[in-house]
Amino acid sequence: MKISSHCADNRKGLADTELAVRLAALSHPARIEILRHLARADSCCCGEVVGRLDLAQSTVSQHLKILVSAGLVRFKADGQRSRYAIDRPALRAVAEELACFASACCVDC
Amino acid sequence: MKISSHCADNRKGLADTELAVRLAALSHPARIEILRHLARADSCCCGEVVGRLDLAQSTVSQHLKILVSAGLVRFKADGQRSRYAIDRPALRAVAEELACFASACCVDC
DNA sequence: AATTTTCATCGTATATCGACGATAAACGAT
DNA sequence: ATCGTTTATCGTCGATATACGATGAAAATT
Repeated sequence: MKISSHCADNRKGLADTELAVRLAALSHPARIEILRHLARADSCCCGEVVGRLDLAQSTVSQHLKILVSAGLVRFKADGQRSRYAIDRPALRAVAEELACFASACCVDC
Repeated sequence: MKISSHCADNRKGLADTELAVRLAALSHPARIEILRHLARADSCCCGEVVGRLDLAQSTVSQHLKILVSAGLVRFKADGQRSRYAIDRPALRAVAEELACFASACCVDC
């Protein structure tokens, strides 16, 4: 397997910005905790998350929105609830992107 | 190999905060670009980085400081220059931490 | 000693983040 | 229709982040 074959398209400019955005979404303790919780429960409504986080409902809603817009969490309306589910492939993708960057495998692509 | 054996101590609270801090250092395009450049050159002085980034010298200096304080870059005075070098093991460690988190390997530790 | 080079720091301006309470909107139940 | 529940959004605030130019400090050069 060629090293570059598992490296995302990395013609710069855009790539760095997008990676940065995704890592930014992950760079807050509350959002990490939310993801951890979603990983356990597979799917949660906002209220469930609020019940665990010692943060106001509006704040949790904001964090969830950030995670959704970063593509790490999926949203689905469910009656008066909102179901949030972790997007495992997306999370893995970010981790792989960072791993690729870290091992300097993308030096020449 | 037990799954938990390569998972960092994760008794919560602190762990999430620390991961968040490291990811925050990585979540800026300029800093990603700086790391990429350091990875190629192995060691750079501030001016070299400034020459490539289209940012003011003071701004670059700030970003370098953030990377150093996050432990991702090492600093060494060298005459009137400042040598900055990427800390590959540290970078790998962050990537592994995120990978561990992503694969939900730390659910029960 | 004076000058130049290199870099860090200071001060400042602006933008974004993270938190909250209050409110609105949507839905289910009565 | 009304009420309670659930969630999103708005407005606001303090704090932090990001950028810059100007200044200062240290080392090399003249």
